Amino acid sequence: MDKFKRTLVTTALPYANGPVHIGHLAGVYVPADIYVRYLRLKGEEVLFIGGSDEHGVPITIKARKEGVTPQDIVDRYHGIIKKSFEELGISFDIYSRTSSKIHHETSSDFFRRLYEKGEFIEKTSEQYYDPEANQFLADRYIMGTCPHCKNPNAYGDQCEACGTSLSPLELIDPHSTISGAKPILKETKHWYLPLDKHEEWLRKWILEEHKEWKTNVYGQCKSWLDMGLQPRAVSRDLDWGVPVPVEGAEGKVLYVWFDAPIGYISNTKELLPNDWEKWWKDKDTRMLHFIGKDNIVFHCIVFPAMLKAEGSYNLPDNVPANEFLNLEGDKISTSRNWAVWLHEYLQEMPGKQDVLRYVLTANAPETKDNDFTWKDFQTRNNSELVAIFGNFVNRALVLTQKFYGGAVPAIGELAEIDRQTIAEFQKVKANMEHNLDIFRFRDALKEAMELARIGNKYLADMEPWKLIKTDEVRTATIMHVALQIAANLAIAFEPFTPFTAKKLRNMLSMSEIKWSDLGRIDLLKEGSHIGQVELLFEKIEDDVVAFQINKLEEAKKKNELSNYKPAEVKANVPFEEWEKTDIRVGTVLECCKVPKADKLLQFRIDDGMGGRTIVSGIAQSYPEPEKLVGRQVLFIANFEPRKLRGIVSEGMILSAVDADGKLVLCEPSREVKPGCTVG
RNA sequence: CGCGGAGUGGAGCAGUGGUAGCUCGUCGGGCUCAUAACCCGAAAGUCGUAGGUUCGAGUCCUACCUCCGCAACCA
Repeated sequence: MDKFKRTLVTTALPYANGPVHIGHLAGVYVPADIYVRYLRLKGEEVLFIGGSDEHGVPITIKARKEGVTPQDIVDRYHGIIKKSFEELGISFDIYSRTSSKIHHETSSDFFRRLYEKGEFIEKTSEQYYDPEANQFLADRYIMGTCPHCKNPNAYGDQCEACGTSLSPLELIDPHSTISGAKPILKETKHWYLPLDKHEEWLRKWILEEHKEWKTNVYGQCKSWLDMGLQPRAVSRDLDWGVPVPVEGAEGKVLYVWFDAPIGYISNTKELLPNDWEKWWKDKDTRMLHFIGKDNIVFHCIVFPAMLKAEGSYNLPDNVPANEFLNLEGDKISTSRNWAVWLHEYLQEMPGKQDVLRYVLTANAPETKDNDFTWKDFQTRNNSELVAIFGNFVNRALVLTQKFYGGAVPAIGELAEIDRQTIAEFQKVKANMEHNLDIFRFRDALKEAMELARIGNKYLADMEPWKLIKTDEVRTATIMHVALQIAANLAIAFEPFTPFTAKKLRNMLSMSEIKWSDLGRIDLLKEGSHIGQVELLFEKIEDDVVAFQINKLEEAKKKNELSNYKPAEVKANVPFEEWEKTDIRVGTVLECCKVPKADKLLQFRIDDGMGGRTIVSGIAQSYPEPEKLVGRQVLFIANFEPRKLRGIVSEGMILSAVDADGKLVLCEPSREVKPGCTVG
């Protein structure tokens, strides 16, 4: 690290189609902020870049759904995100956005330079085009019937009913979700970044020269490189984004993955119009990308390939990526509204920024996916922040007020036990540095906490409240040492809990702090006065936590209901057509899971005609298939037999699809003879 | 055989071939300055299962079992 003069830290650009939640924070922004604050405390030159990613198809879909413009959407969420980051103390030097003028210019220039250097290849392909709306259709804008499960509402990229991924060309009866028109195939030209040409140096650069990268990062890169890299389209047919700056590219924009990382560059430029290049091109600058695991490939392979193709930029020195944070046992999901939103947290838990920062760091998903629960949040606040950290500081300061009217007492001769205690807390600095330097913030935080534990033990062992009655000189020394430990806490916790650290500094009347002061025992001068003593943290009661848990469950329910709307009624069918379908009642004789298939159940049905086997994709709604034995079901009796997972299925069992996607078997309201017709 | 993770005391998590660890919880004791907080001690693990490599395996290899994520916007 000594070979670098300065550090550029970037954080993944949050996508501006929703607010930021605790998963984003734990994975990216809190660790990055800790690291940056640490470097600043050490007096190092550091630049911390963030911004919103505001292009791409999902934003246009959301805008269309709400009947507003994409710009309206990104303005709204950019505002919310920026404000909530500020309030949480994420200390960006700049937080900008990709819809800015300077970003459009920068990414445009970047594309043109690669274009002129011949770094792209051009390919023409056939894609669906909406003749009424006069535009090419992104996969998500096309719906049709799934060729596998016949779900009529499958998207162009995937069928949500059966889970298979699709190409728009596979859909039966495709239609545009914009106009409803039947799309036509039309030729379109796009530019591709030939990643395969970059494979060789990428292999060497990552696999040989960066073995120190975190194992999850290194492993995923290796897996991609071993599979072989493919050219990747850098443009799309869309009207929202940075226009492709080439003649004949009307109606095309840069693909969002191409323009988003350039946002790091644009934002640096915006902040430092005359000085930005040293942060990106000077070999003395170290670049770090803080991201989540879903972004590993882009930041380790794709973006470096772009930078290398351009020619004048540095490559990242490290890409510390975290895994994911789950919430109360379930994965966080924007669409299911299963999340703790930062802007709501800040409103509902005023003054508790540091509690969230602490909990997310103490339980950060550094090596594997971890779980956030409100119960754990409460425990960590009450048993660690309040009981260990807050309590130690409070004890030391209250005793100082009582004994000395708030003035730091004189230090006398140190006893052996004092020296031992001091030696022990002086180890904290080296331990913290070791962990911070390799991005292990969880362990670094634990070390910082160790300082408060040492302080508590010191007070318990020394018992100054007893000793004051017999030995005032000795008591003064003990309290002096205890106060120095408190002062050290103010430095050690600055990267993690900056609001609390500041409060503590104020109480101790400390002015400037430096990382290099950590471990010193002369941070507070004899006779200097401590300010008003207040509690650093407050207990969180059960009802606060219960409120949050309840809120989560409510939101989930509400979301399921509000999102539900009955599927569109299909085109009318003449009676003769309908009549061809033969629906019967059958009694379940046997039912079991199909091995190696998540969704399939195998039924043996008494159909009154000797029985038949039917395979049905309802396993996820009926986890205990044996309980279905004896129940009656409706089934289509005259489907062509079909092989599913090697089992011949002679028909289809009818189920209703509930709002939450759960399948519910249809059953006659009283038992009837197996084989009865339904009509 | 789609791809990738993960299985470690009651809970949540570390663990880098060399004596199984941390936080919380539980139990016992101490203290009473402190937000019923703090300090000391104890119990609690055949490290998913079965093989293998090794002087030595939680760690490396093989097979299997279980759970999760991804392949859909989303860190």
